[in-house]
Amino acid sequence: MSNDRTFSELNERKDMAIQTRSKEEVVQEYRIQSIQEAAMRVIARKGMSAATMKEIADEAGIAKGTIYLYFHDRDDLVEKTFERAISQLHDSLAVAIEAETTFEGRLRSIIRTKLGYFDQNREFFRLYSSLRFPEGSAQQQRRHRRNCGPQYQEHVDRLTRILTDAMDQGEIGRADPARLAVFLIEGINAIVIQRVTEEAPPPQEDDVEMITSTVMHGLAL
Amino acid sequence: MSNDRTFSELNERKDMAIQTRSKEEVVQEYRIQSIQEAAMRVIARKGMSAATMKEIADEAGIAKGTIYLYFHDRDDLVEKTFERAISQLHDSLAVAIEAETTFEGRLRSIIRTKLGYFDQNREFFRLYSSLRFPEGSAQQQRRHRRNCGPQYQEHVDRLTRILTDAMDQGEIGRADPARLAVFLIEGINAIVIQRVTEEAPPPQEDDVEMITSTVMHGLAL
Amino acid sequence: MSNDRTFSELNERKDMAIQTRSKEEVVQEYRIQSIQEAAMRVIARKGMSAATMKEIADEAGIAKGTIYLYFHDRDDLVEKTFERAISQLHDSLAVAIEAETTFEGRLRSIIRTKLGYFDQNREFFRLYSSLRFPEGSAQQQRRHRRNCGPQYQEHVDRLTRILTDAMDQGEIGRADPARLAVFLIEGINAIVIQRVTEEAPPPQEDDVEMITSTVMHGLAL
Amino acid sequence: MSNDRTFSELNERKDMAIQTRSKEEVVQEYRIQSIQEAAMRVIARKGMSAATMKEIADEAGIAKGTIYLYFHDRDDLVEKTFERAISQLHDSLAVAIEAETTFEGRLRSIIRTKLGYFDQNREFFRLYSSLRFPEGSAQQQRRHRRNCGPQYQEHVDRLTRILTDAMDQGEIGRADPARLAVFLIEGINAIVIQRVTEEAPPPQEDDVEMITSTVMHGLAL
DNA sequence: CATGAATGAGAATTCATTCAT
DNA sequence: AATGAATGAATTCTCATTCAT
Repeated sequence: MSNDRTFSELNERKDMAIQTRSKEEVVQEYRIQSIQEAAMRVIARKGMSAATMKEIADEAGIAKGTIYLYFHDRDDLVEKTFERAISQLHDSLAVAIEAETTFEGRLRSIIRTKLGYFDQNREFFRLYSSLRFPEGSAQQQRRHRRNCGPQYQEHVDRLTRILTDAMDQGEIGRADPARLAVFLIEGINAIVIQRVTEEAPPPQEDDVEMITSTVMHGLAL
Repeated sequence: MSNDRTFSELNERKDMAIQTRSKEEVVQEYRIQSIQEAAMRVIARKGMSAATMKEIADEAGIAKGTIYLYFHDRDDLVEKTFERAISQLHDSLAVAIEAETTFEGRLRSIIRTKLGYFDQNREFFRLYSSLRFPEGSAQQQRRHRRNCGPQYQEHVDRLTRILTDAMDQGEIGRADPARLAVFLIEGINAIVIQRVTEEAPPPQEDDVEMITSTVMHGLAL
Repeated sequence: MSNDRTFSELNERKDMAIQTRSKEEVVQEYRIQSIQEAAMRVIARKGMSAATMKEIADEAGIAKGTIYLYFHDRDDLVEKTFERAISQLHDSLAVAIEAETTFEGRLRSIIRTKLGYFDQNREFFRLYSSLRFPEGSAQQQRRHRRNCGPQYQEHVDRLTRILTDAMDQGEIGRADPARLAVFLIEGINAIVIQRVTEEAPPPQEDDVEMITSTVMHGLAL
Repeated sequence: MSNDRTFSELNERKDMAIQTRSKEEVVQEYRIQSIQEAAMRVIARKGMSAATMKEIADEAGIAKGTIYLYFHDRDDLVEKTFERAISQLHDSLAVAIEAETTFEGRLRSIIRTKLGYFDQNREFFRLYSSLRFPEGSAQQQRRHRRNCGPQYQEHVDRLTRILTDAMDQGEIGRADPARLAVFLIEGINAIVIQRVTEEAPPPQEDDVEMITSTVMHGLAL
């Protein structure tokens, strides 16, 4: 029990003096990454509960036991993997939003980024969707929510802020912005999923345009 | 081999002369129902993969072995439970839609029905959401999609038809109705889920109104 | 526990005054018989361990629970069934032997009876063979040996006596008659089994003749 | 899926360069052997159907799960164990037969080998006997016959050839050699079993002599 | 008496986790 | 550090036995 701290935990101390990352640390970082990426692929294929350590290890091309050098246990791996997965997408979204100034531009940019992200990474949507519906024991679910909830919430908050700004600017009408945000996010996700499950999805821009236009101007003539 | 069929299967012969359901059949039907309802609650709590036969049996207040008198195996139980669960909601939706004549009325009715259904049946949304993201082995996923996909698809199709009608009637503008349907369904689901996870959700009508108005007239001023 | 004695046990008191077998007793006797016959067929098909109460009940056309009215438990049924099964064959053998006076005649008669019995009752050989090799827990095996061993032993003893007589009469040479008996019985059984597994076994008399001649005169020229 | 194969299967590649069996392979081979030997002992004690994985594991001094590292499932273990068991005996028999030139010598050698084998390996006869009477579901029985039948058949065939040769050489009289082979094999087995069940069997050579003499010269004076 | 639904102990199998090499 | 064989708790499923109807 004495040396029970994993590399992963050791590595969380990122405030070390610059330039002191030794070769070992780089290797560790690399291992952590490749294990998480393998886990992402397997979870995407099978779902969170059905993904086994063996399959993840095989996918990563390492031995089962090795995973335990970098992650405390299965829950730890899954949890950190989820965190990483959302971070990636949300970072892209943050960049996309920054680049735009109008609400419509930002909305279009968000839609385009999501569609693009999942078009390139078809299996990942499954993992993404399970963020909202954690499986397993009550404890696992609580842990999951505690760890991944914030990420999702941050995403919702960002869109909420964008909506509030737009309302303040008089770009769009007033409504509960948090609720609107959730509605938009999941509506967009639905299209993402639709595209992912289609053999030959229509051009990305068609979907971007349809959603943007519906959201901006409504269906009524 | 001959009587290896479960009651559940035997009971599928619904074409019997009216009024001839013997007491045994009623009891069987009741057992099947209570097992499925227990399964719904457990799946809702834990997710499809993490729900165990033991927990389902305990939830139903019966012995493990009893489940096997009514369902062939775990997959059979889960599958039939899902089918039942969706049927319930979709039947309510069909009724709600029938009662309205305008597009806006129907949309409002759909939203209201869903929100009401899940407000009363909070745990079930989890089960509903896993309809689109089946977990487990590739085979289980295929089976699940084959059995539950049609139900979801029917739901999508119904809304697609409503949208097409409305476009034909000139009530709303033209767009790909199938895509629009998916977008709306999942956007609405998102609000459902939001409400389910909230301690004190706002009045149902507020959400109904917000969604209807956004979808009909858009956000732009 | 008070009325734990089964009919089967009650029925073992066969020394009742003649003519007092009430109708109920006849029915009981009939039930016992038909259950045992069903058990014989199932054990013959599946082997002793793999034969289930359900399958036996189905084969007998009654409910599982009914078996327990006539037999204490599974072991009791199997045991009594075995006893009955051997009795049938051994009774036929006794009759066949009685009818002959020379050793060669008796030997021929034994072989012919066995071949005939199993030709008509193909599946039963399997049950017969498991008499010598009881399966299951040590206790079951002990019980089985205690109950069925005597029957087999009686069979061996009878042939031993026949051999001893023949040796005394100077019909055949001297050798350990008990060992010889076992050798002959199983050699004959082997041909029985051979025939049972053949699509189109040769005429019964050919096998009878071959065995008789080999045993009487040996293979050497 | 790729490495779902058990070691046992992997090890079937016996065509490796000589002397390259690594230590791991030796260890694996050893494990496979000791599991199979444990299985042989348990099956010998309890019979094929009644032998449980737990008891086999305990007998081998390992954990239940370990068996599954070397054998796919219960059927696989039982099947491979049977194959191994018969191979051992039949190899000894082949050697014993080779060493002799006359029919009587070969016959004596076969009898002596069998008696010796089972005298040393008392429990195994039970396993051997179940070769001819596989238990369990129809499928298991079919599988068993497919896998073990050939071994038994080979044994019968070998003796059939020996008999045919002897007939051709004029050593013994003419008769259906295949039938004779079966008769002799099972007659000999019977003595084997007799010895196994006796507290103090007579000297081996007495039984060898009795059988040889009976078979060669018959019982008649 | 007969039934067969219900039970739960027990068997097979899986897989997260540990630990000797 | 890395490995992967070994473990055993947990899970699914079976079936002998009981008991209310």
